[in-house]
Amino acid sequence: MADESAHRPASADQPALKLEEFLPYRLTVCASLVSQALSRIYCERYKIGVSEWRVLVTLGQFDMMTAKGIGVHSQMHKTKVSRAVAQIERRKLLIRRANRDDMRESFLSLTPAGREIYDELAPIALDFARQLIDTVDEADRAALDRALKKLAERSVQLAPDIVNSGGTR
Amino acid sequence: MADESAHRPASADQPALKLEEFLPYRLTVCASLVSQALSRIYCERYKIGVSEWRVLVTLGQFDMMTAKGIGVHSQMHKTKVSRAVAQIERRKLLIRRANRDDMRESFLSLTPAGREIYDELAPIALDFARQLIDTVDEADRAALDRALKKLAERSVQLAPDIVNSGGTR
DNA sequence: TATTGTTATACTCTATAACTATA
DNA sequence: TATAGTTATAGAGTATAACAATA
Repeated sequence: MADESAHRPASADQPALKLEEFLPYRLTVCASLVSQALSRIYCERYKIGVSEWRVLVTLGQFDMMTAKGIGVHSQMHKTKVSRAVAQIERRKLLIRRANRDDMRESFLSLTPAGREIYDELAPIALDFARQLIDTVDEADRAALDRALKKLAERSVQLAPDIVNSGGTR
Repeated sequence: MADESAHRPASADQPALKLEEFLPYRLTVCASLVSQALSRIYCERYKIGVSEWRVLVTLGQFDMMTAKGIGVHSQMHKTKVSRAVAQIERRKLLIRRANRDDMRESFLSLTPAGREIYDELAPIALDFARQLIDTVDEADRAALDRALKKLAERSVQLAPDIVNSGGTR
């Protein structure tokens, strides 16, 4: 019987919806800010987009991988991977080598030039992430880690058929 | 002198860059999954996009506001607000009332029909957020809250001129 | 028939600037 | 001159489907 206002009946057990406290909104804003700040580093310096960045990092991490493998690991649709790979190949940062056991796919890996850029970029990216996480209280870091895992997991449960496009399909 | 491999010199104090552990990547993937799962609810049911959703929620929260105010509160660029407002107005979910003290702007508010949709949507959205946060250990929730604040803050410091477009400019 | 990868296409979003009208 | 808001436009990114080659 203690309505807060006439037009917004927000029942006793239901708190009001405040955008600035709404978790999906906060996650989006936070991720967007972080992502923008990071792309400053690689976009301006190496003229690559998010997809190319992910291909580069995945190949730097695994040395040799198929396009499909890159897609799975970096949560990107095969068409996006295909185009990103093509772009990076044009710039001679990666090479393809046929897989004789399955001629549909090929193994991709960084060229020395690609490896050079990766070796230059990786420490900068790690440093960026370090600067971010350093502002989070040390006691909170593991909690953040767990929370991100749970939230992603739960979203998929709540909408089972969503495409896990990782924001860059 | 204990290199892990010949080609990836990952110096002793610098851990390797793993995409799946890289915070900006994880944030993007998580936010994208959450966002997609949520839009299932309002996109399919009410045929509105993220910007329209934010306008609706902001007006539901504040009753009356200018376009500029909506932009500030929901982190959207004025052009995006303008178009979202126009779309929602076309559907007669909001009305404009001139501000006689400053004829450049006008006060926006929900019509009864708009309020009806809001009253229907808000509890669903809150319930969605509840279902998400419920999977996060209770002890971790405050930490997540603090972490998101710090991360957003730090990103802006690291790239001072980024536009806080909240993922939907 | 199914899978890997590419290409085409239509569509939506995004960024920017230019503009109107008010102040 | 500056601000609120609108409109135009070019470019980027997106989803889908269709396709070729191989399995």
